[in-house]
Amino acid sequence: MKKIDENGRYDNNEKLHIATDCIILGFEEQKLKLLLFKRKIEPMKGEWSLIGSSIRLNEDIDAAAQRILKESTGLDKVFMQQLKTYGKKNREPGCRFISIAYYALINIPDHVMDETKEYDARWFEIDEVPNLILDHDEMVKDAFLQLKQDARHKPIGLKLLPEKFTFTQLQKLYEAIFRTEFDERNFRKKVGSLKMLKKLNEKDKSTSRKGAFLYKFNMGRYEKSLKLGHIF
Amino acid sequence: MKKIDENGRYDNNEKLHIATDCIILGFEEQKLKLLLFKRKIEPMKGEWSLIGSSIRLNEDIDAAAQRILKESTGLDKVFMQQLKTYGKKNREPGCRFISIAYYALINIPDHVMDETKEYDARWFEIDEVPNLILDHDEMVKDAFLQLKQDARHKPIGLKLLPEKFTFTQLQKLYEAIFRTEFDERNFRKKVGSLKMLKKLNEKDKSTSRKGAFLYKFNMGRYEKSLKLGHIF
DNA sequence: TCAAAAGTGTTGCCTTTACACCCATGC
DNA sequence: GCATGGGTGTAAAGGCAACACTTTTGA
Repeated sequence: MKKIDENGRYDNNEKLHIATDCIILGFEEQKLKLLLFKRKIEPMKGEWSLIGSSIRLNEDIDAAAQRILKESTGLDKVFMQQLKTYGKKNREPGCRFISIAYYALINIPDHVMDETKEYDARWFEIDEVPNLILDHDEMVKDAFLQLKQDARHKPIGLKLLPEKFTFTQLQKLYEAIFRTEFDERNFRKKVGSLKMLKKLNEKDKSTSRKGAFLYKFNMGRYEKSLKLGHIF
Repeated sequence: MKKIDENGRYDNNEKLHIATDCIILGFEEQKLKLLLFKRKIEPMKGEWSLIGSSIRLNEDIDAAAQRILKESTGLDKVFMQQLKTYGKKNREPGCRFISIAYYALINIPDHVMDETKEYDARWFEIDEVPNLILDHDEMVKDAFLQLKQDARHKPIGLKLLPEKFTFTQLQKLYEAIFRTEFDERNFRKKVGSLKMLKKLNEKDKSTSRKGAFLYKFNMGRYEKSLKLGHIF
């Protein structure tokens, strides 16, 4: 039976390996996208997969995820959060690998990611994500569920939108995450009432002749008091 | 620097170990409780801690958690869910250990747990939980947060309550989880409207002369349609 | 007959939903 | 002057929060 060592090469150690995999989600052109990589090693070389690597002996697991992200994309100091650990005994053929999955959120146009070229990486719209190797499909599915969950009470727009954004962009982001459409008037009214946005005296004229006001996040305001209605 | 091997004994391997720890939460006498164990090995022998153990090479991580739970308490086929993985490089002194934490939910009176005697284990009410070793305090804190989260949309009562229960018991459970009190009339109205309970033709007369009707869970009904109000 | 827990309704307020038209501008 | 996306208000319905008294029955 084939084995893979800590650097991803073949090896015969009968041991338990541990790695992290990164689910990199981005927002661009009003669409949620996932960054995938062409696998560089056998088995399954050339197939689409998440990027991952073994954890080093003297490295925090969070740091390992950040390191892998940086090595493969150049992204640094980007929002990243532990998702879940995948550890079925046969999840990786020929070798026992436990993988701690992390997910990252970025606004795609904000970042230059030259490193992705050498990795043969590509952004996929969420409806066009191909089949992935191993249990990576499950990881991606879980990441989208988690994103929906986080979107309810955390300012994920801070990570996925540019610093200044229009109301329309914000709405498209939430529509992409929840895969639905919202009434524009109700959306503006609701978001407005949360007082989490600061209106700027600038307009983005790139999408209309009239121009749309730009907003920034204001923070705070993400906790609600404990009422029955918020529980069930 | 001292090392600990996969069986928890001292050892000099310079390697990365992986374990699971179990946060065992129970409900009894209208109180949420946590099962803690007196640590049997050095260092920190005799201090209160969660129960945990290394993961075996050919064992799913979920199975490892179930095994550890069974070995230490006798609990079998009990609800258990992955919580989070803890992997700071210095979380365990003298040895690199990554721990995948799981949390279990049980109705305490439903279970006989003889094995806990040989482990020197005790249930603690949530307000009386002592300081724990390593980062176990953090794990417990995270477990309670997760429980709150789960209580919003999952029928956790199924795990924490007996099969048949009274409205009062259900309310006390939610009050314990959310650490607050609810108006009794509003609680009955709200829970009633969810249609997740089936009223039985039996009464529990153990807590009042009048007797309280018993209920069972009906399942389903835990998903809500996607409206703005459910998002923010 | 009384103590102790079980059980029940109404009202005001606020939030959510549904729905359609005018505005500003560059071309 | 017209096409394009930006921006706005109102009414009806439903959900939530606040609030106090009656019922049952065993001792």
